Amino acid sequence: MRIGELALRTGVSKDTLRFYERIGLLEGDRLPNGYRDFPPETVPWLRYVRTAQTLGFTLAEIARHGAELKDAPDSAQALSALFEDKIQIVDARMAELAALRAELTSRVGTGCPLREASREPRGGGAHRR
Amino acid sequence: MRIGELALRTGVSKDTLRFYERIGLLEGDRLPNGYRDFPPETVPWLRYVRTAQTLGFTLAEIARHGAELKDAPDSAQALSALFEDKIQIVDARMAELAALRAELTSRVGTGCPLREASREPRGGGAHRR
DNA sequence: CTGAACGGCGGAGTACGCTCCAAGGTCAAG
DNA sequence: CTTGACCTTGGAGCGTACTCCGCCGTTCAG
Repeated sequence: MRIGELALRTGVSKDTLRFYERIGLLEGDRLPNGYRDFPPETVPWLRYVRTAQTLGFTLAEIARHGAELKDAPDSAQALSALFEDKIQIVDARMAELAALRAELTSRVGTGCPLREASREPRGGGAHRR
Repeated sequence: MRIGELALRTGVSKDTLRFYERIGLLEGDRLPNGYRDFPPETVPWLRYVRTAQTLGFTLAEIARHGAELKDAPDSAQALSALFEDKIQIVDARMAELAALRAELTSRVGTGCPLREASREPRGGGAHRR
């Protein structure tokens, strides 16, 4: 698959795809004429990249994890360990979110603006976390 | 509270605090000598900023939400609406995380590397989502 | 009064993640 | 053979979020 089709199928711009290749997030074979040629697996891989990105992973981290996956091609244990690491990170982030959500929920209906300089003499602070 | 103490109490560097003030994320009164003077509420506010940031909100968004909070000082409804908006965003992000977690979990123990160019003839693809 | 610790300011620099541009090569259709 | 869609490269530029720097003023202890 050439770069234009990949861009269309993933919604990732051609420039960005070239950028991803430069930083090692993507690897392209080349056609005899020099054009990039991406395998079909690139499409789900990019979906994964986008998801991981919105979850706060940097492109460098994502690339590194991808590389680790390639380096341990048939060791199911290594893969599982990697996934479990990621799951732990995800769980931690979910806990953070839950905490923020709870904090927000607890404020719905109350009048505490989190901020507000010197209007009240420091009364009921509900700032756990 | 002067900038140094605030930096110590929050773990946010003085430079960053000055930067936050420049972009309107923080507002400092000034002492007669020109030094910044932050109210104690700044400490929880910065905690909140850090949390919101790790959840993917930009500083501009956080500043804007903070400003909205100040603009509706005693309208509990406005506050609640704002919080509920945030909660929705948080819920959406949690759902994304849950999806990624499920995807990762489903791969623990399997040998599907997400990537991997042309090693198998495209057999069992478990790529929903 | 001097020195150290603190603060202020403006501006440059950095890392990340793109995004755009110019100049040019490739290739199929007309 | 030309046109147009597609591709290549290198490099510049941009927004976000800092981070560092130099040079200066302020405050306080000794």
